[in-house]
Amino acid sequence: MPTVKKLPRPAAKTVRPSALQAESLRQTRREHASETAEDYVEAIADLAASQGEARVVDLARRLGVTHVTVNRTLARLQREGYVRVQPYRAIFLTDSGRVLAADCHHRHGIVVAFLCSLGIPEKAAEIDAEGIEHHVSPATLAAFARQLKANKP
Amino acid sequence: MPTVKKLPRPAAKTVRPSALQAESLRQTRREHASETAEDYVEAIADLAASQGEARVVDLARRLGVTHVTVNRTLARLQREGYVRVQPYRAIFLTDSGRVLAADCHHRHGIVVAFLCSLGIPEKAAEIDAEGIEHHVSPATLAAFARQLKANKP
DNA sequence: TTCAAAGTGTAGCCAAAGCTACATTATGTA
DNA sequence: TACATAATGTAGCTTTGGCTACACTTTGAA
Repeated sequence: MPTVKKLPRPAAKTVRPSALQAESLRQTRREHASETAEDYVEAIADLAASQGEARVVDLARRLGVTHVTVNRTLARLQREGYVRVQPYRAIFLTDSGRVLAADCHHRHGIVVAFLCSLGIPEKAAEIDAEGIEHHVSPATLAAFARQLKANKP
Repeated sequence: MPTVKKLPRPAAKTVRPSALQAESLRQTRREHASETAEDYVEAIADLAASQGEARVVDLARRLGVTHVTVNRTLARLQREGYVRVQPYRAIFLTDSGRVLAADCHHRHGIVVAFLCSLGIPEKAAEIDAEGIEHHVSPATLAAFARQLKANKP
């Protein structure tokens, strides 16, 4: 066997320290777990506002999945206390569901507006925002808002 | 049964049209599928640069998961043509793996620099970037870069 | 040369989020 | 009222990405 001495981990040379990156990625994974919940409650709130009630088919159309997926996810969201669901009935948000929805709506608006302010076309901004909004920390959201305010007084 | 007439879908009133939002969400889900690949190849490239080679334990530490997860994911990445793996040997990127890694590295740098330019502390910027970078379209990335250039000439 | 520790691999469990296919319930209209 | 259709629900499959527990290789030092 070749005696390729394994250097004893020159930690100093690492560009992004492992611990920090590992933590960032763990954070991202945590966020991902709640992304679905956020997308659902936001869609439910929107539908309730625009149609009076949110039904499974509407949600499925809106979220781009089948009604089966919607159904199973709603069960989880009910377990987690965001929605109230009864067979063959409309879907209602709980208090905490409404809070979460409002939060998301707010965040979404800022992210889209910010991207637009950078000259990105609305449609592209919408698409990007959908992915980005779940990963924007309060500090970054505040920075976006600050920037927006500064740019159009 | 109550005769609650279901309004015939007043599409005009919908704030975000269903079709667009559904497509945005589908896009986000597609991106999510490649996030893991991006994180892995970037970590592998970094490790190869800083330590000379990337090993399973290093990756596990770096990514904040167990070596088991790393192993299974590497098998998938090999199937998809990003890495070359041999039992008990170091992990190597293929050409397309190297391209992807370079891409990600570039994108990551711009996103972090952009967030920092908004006054967000480096550490928070790193964390946010980890989540955001996978959802930034070329147009948005270009906008970030443009902004950066304009701000410090 | 041996052998313990570190690294790597495998088996098998779990949950989330997709899907198709099929069963059941509501609803509006004939 | 009856019934076709739309909406909803259920069974069961897939992939991804976590995990623990245990087995096998490598490696370096005694």
